[in-house]
Amino acid sequence: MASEMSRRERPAKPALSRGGIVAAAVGILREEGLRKVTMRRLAQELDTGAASLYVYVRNTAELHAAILDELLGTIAPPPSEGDWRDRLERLLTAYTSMLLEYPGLALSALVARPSGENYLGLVENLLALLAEGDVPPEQRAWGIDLLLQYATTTAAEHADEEPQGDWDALARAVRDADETTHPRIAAHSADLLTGQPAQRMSWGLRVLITGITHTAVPPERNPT
Amino acid sequence: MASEMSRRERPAKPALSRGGIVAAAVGILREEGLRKVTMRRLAQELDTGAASLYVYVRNTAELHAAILDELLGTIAPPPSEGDWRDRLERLLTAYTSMLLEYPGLALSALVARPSGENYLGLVENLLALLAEGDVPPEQRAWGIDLLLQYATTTAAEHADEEPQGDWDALARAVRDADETTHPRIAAHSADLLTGQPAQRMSWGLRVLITGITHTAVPPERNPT
DNA sequence: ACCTGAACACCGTTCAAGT
DNA sequence: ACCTGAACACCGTTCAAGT
Repeated sequence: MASEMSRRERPAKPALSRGGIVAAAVGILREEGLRKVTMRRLAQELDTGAASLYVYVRNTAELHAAILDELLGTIAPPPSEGDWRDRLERLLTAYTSMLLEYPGLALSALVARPSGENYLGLVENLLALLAEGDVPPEQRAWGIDLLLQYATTTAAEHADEEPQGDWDALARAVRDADETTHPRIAAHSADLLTGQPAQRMSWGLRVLITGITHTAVPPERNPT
Repeated sequence: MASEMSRRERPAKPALSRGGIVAAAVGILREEGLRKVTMRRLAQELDTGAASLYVYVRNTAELHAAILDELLGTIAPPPSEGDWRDRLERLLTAYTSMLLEYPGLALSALVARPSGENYLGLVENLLALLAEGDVPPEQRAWGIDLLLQYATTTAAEHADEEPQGDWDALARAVRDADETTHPRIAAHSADLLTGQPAQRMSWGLRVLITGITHTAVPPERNPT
């Protein structure tokens, strides 16, 4: 009986599967950041060799895309009451917050566009909100691209692992800007450096919503 | 004499310097993309060992930032005639085009904010253009951040080394969207997929300019 | 101060061989 | 079909030793 229990206590080698691989990858991502989600590290976690993973995943890029797709399923559903602008802002903020929880993920989200069910769901919700605001159809389609791009990039910028050095250098450069060679920077130095991330993001989203609402797309739109 | 010539034909080892290192890095970037700009590859090009480079450059991230700073100096100066909106659009498009010439650079530009002379010059020019459009000062400062972020991200998205797979998958998913579960996507599928990159970018910039012009920043802007 | 070789601790991906 | 070990061709960074 004891031996039967110990046989079952920890299944020594659960069979590999795409789902299991992605789940393990999310685990490493959460604990150690995307940079550590490597084929070798993942294989180690799954008690196998890196080569075995290639049965389920084409390459590292596809693995990262699968992770993103998975996590898109965890973002809170859009609120159903309130002004459409506020709800749009809240949905995109939830998306950005999710990306910020996983160091490094946002940067990969910028390149590896997902195409899974959860991504489509997000696009669907965004289109519905813009429709509610009576934004013309063509502007809705191009607009959500802009909104998602902005939300993703904002997360990517804040997801830098050690942003200290870069930012300090930039802040110093702006503060010390020569009044004669860079008069505008000198005059604006305060505003260039102020604003909490959340304030900036909220303003950015309102800028986009206003712009999308008021800017017509070109009449001839050739296919890509 | 022949021996003297051959001694001089190719200076076997020019002394290392930060400038020489960055110049060689730009060469590799241009030929082979940023991914190949590694300490080891660069050392090989300079006929030395990778360890020697650490005298002039703190790490790979700083090297990439230095490259970007350098290339910012090559973008065309802003045109001095025409509507301020058009000139703004042209300056930002020149910036994006420069990033697109160097595969991989845009992605690093998103994270490694430069702080060199050329970056400050670009910011100065952007501030001047928004001032010409009578955009209120606080909106100018926050606005250029949005504009640069958009121009950089747009380049990063198009700089993917093999975007084929991802994009095809997304296009298929959008076209095949189920009309009952994703009615908005089904209805908008044409507009979601059309538009040449240049058209989209131009529209995006106009959206931002319009939005920045019409959206006030919050009255209390706490420091970061 | 600058430069070097060697070492440490990693990578992605492929492939022949096994089951 | 799936899994494996080993190999190939790389990485960034540190450090003791030399000049």
